[in-house]
Amino acid sequence: MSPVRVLLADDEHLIRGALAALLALEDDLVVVAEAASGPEALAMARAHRPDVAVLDLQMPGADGVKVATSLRTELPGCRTMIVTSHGRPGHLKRALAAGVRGFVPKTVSARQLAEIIRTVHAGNRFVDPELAADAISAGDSPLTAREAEVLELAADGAPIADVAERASLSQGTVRNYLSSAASKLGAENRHTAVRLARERGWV
Amino acid sequence: MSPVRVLLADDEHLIRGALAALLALEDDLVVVAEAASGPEALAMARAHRPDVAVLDLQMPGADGVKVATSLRTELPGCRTMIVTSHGRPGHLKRALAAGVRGFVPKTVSARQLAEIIRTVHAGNRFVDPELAADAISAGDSPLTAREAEVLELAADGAPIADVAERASLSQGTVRNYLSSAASKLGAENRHTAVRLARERGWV
DNA sequence: CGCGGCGGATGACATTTGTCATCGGCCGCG
DNA sequence: CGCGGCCGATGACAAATGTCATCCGCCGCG
Repeated sequence: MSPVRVLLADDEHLIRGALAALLALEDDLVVVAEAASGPEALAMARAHRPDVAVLDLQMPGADGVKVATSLRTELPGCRTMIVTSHGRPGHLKRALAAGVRGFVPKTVSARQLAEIIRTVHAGNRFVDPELAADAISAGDSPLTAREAEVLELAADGAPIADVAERASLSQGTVRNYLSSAASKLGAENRHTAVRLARERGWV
Repeated sequence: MSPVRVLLADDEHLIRGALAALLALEDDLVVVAEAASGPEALAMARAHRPDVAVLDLQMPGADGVKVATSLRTELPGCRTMIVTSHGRPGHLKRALAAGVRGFVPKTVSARQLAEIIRTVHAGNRFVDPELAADAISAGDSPLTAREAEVLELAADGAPIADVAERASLSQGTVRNYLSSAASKLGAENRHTAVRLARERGWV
């Protein structure tokens, strides 16, 4: 049986290289390409057409989920999976919606990762049980589209006037959205609301 | 010549294992212990007395700099170095003050890391040039002790009343400190001030 | 000693913000 | 069609926040 062709994308050279070395020990896996950024991952995927793309969630250029979304249409035969250090519930949801078939934290061992790559390659899915539980208990975002959008624009702590300008909205409207978002999240002000939404992966 | 005994501390199992495997390829290095948290790193160091401790900056329990500080007094013969994904200028300063002899981002390759471990073991220092440049250009924190302290308490976006209570200060005083901190940082409000201070590693 | 800087506080004031009621338009659904 | 929900806005009001001047005590330094 021919080996599974793997694409590895992670911006941390140290980890990527180390990972490649460890996966090379598995004789049914072969790392055919490596990338250090989102766009580079896409380019490498197009060039090498891997069976499985292992993507870090946080990368410069485009994050893992964005890359997975593009790959889904460009290379339908390529399975994608996400590896991440900070597993937030919302990210898992977004990833699954993007057609990602595996979602694991970096706390797994290399052997486990290899096994999961095989699982994904076989067409099955794998999601870290802990993350899955978090995602289920966290539930869906109660925020409407605009609420989330405005909250994101306010994420850097900018005054409402700035946010309103960037959103092309009235200041009053922005305040209303932020107020309702904060109350939905149980926050006392928009800043803690931003933090809470971040923790749940809703922004 | 006897090999360099290395302690590896990183909470991400995947990376730690991969790193251990890669370092094992260097025949003058031997990983004698691994740890997944700050306290565990200390315990392992006491038990195995490594020559060099390679510490991740962000770990549960106690961060890399705290561990390095403890090691400095407990095991003076053990050189310490920090490996990190997000290299912020202030962290570098704190690390050097704690007696850390190496500070590198995770974007280096395994070969480079091995070389740096040797450098550190030989008693020399190594700091990533890019990070060093950032640290120098960022300069020292303009904040007074209390300003930084109050800013940290306000970091979660809590209202001033809460911060004042936690700091055992008057609300007016808290507002004054936050105001002066924000103006020193060139921020329009305390929330962006917090963000800026974070980016520079001053909190 | 005198000066300056910091910690801590108060009061007054302007500004920003949060909150609420209300309005209109649009769209989907029973 | 009528209802409800979301989007967008306005106005008014209360509360939180930012800003400034001023005060006191302490400590280090020339």
